[in-house]
Amino acid sequence: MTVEIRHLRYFLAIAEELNFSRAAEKLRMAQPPLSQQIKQLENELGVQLIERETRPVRLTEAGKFFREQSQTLVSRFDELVQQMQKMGRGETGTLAIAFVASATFEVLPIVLREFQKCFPDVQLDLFEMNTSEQKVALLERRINLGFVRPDLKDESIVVEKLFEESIVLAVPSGHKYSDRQSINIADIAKDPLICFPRLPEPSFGSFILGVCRAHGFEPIVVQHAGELQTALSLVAGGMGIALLPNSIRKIEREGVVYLPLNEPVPKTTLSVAFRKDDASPTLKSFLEILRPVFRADNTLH
Amino acid sequence: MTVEIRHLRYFLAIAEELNFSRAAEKLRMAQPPLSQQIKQLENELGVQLIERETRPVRLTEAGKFFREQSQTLVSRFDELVQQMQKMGRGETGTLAIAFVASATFEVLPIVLREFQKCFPDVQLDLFEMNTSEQKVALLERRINLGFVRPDLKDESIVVEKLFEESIVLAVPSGHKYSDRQSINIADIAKDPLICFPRLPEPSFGSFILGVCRAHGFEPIVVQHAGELQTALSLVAGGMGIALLPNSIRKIEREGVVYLPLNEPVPKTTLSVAFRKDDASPTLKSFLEILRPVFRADNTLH
DNA sequence: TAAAAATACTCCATAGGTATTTTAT
DNA sequence: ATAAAATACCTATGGAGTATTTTTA
Repeated sequence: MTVEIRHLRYFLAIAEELNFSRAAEKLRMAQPPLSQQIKQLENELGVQLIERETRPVRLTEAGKFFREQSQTLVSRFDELVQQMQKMGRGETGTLAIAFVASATFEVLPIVLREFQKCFPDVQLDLFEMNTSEQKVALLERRINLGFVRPDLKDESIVVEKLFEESIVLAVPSGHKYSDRQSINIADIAKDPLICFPRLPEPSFGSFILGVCRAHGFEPIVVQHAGELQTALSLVAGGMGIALLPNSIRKIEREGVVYLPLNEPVPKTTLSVAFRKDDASPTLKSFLEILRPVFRADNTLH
Repeated sequence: MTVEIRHLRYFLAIAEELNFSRAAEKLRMAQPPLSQQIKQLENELGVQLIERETRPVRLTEAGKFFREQSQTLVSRFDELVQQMQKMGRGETGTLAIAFVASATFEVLPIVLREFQKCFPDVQLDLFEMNTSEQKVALLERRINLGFVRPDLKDESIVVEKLFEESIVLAVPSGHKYSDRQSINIADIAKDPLICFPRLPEPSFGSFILGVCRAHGFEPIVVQHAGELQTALSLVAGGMGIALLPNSIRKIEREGVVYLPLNEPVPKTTLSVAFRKDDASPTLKSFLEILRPVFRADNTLH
C-alpha cells in the first residue's frame, strides 16, 4: 500500500467532523470503507491518528500534526490542479506575440484590449519584428504567434489572413496633390517616392514596387526608410511622397496629408502566423478572440 | 477520475527520463499502463503536458510548469509521510515530563541524557511538580509522564516502580554526630528535626513521620521546609538535622554532612506514572529507554 | 438503549499486465 | 529498420458497498 491524496482527504473530513459516519456522508461514501482507509493510513504511517475509545472521537497528538500538514498539502494540490485546468482553458500562462510595425497602429491595440478583457491572467510578451524575423522566431519557438505581412511559407507554420488593407498616398501638406480628394497611381510616376527596403523578402518595399510596375512605371525612389514612422517624417520634411498601408491614418501627423487611391489596387494583407504543432491552449484562446474581430469587419474600417 | 499523487510521480518520472519506456522501468511497471495514466492525467487537467510527436518526447510549457509544482508537492508529501513514520517509531514529537524535586538530583539527568542520545529530535518539556499535582496534570493531559513518589492511585494511570532509595541524615558539620560513620534512627529522637509538609498526600513529610513513629518516637520538628534545598540550607544554618532521600548526596554543600542509617528503613520509592490510554509512541520509546536504566541498577548508587 | 465504529463479506472499477500495432527517427 | 509510444484486450488487486456485530456513552 502507498499513501495517496485520497487518504489525506478522508482523514481531514474526519478531523473536521470528529465522527466517521458524518465524515463519510460528507465524502459521499459509506462509513465502513472510510474506517478501512483510515486504518490503512494509520498502518502505513505506523502511528495512531485518531483515538476511537471515546465519543466523539479525538485526534492524537500525531493526528493533530498530520491534520495541519495535510491541510496545506491538500489545498496546494487542489490549487495546482485548478491552475492546470485554467491553463487547459487558455485562461492563464504566457503568450509571446510578434508583430510587424504597421500592425501597431490599429490592429494590435484592438486585439490586445479584447484579449485582456477575456483572459486577464495571461501574460503577453510583445516583440516588434518584420515578417522574416518572425518566421525564424516561430520556428525557434521564441514566439507563439506573429502578425505578419505575407508571404510567409513554411511546412510547419499556419498563416491565416486577417484582413486586407488598401494603401494610401502620404504627401506633404502644401504639395501639389495635397488638395485633391483622391489620386490615380499613375499620377505619381514622375514624383519622388520614399520607399522601403526590399530585403529580406517578403517586404512592404517589394509590394510597393510591384504595384507601381503593375501600373506601368518604375518609381523614382529618392530615399529608403526602415520604418513607416521614418517614412512619415521624410514626407513631412518634404523629401517626397510615400505609399503606405491605410492604417497609418491613425497617425495624424502635422505636415502630412493622406490621399486614397482611385483604382482598385492589390491590397496588403495582414495575417496571423503560428506553428502547426503549437498545442498551447492559450494560443487557441487568443485565436478564438482574434478571428471574430476580423470576420465581422474584414477591412477593419 | 480524480488526480492522485501517483499521477504526479508518474509524470515526474517521464519528465526526468523524457522516455516513457525508461520511466516505466524506473517505476517498476510496464509502459502501456504508464501511457494510460498520463493520458488520464492530461484528460483530467485538460492540458497536454507532453509533446509526443518527437523523439525524445518534450514537455509542453504547461508540462514544465506542472513539473516544477509537482516536484515540490511530491517531496513535501513524502517528507510528511516519513515524518509521521518517525513519530510512529517515537523518534520525534514532544513529551511533557513532570518530576518531584528529589528526582532532579540524579535520576532526571541520567535519564534525559540517555534519551536524548537515542532520540535527539524529540522535544522534552519539563515541569517540577509534587506527586498530587502530577496526578491532576496527567488526568488533564498536560503531561505525558511523571516521576512520582507513591502513592498515586487512579483507574486510568499506570505507576511503575523505578527504584528504591534509602534515606540519609543530614547534619551540620561540627554537630555532635558529624564525625560518626553511621547512625541509628532512634538516636535522633531528641534532636530538633527539620521536616516537610504532610499535605497534600502523598508526601515525603508523611513518610518521614511514619519512619520515626515506626521507631517509637515522635520527632521534635523545629521547622518545615517546602523544598529539599531549603531543608539543606536550614541544616547548614544549624537549625537542626534532616532525613532526606539518599540522592541528595549529589549535592555537596558546605556545612552539611550526610550520615547513612544503620537499620533497614522503609525506603522511598521513585516511580514513573503515565496514562493507560496514552498511545503516544514517543512515550513508549521513553519508557523503553527508562526501564533498562533501572533494571540494571535497581538502587541507582 | 441508541448511536457510532468495527468486522465480515461481496462486488466491480480500474490500475496494471500482455500482445500487437502505429509512429518517428 | 528500429526504438518508442499508442492501442486493444485481459487480469486481479483493492476501493467501495451491504449486512451485521461490537462498543461507548
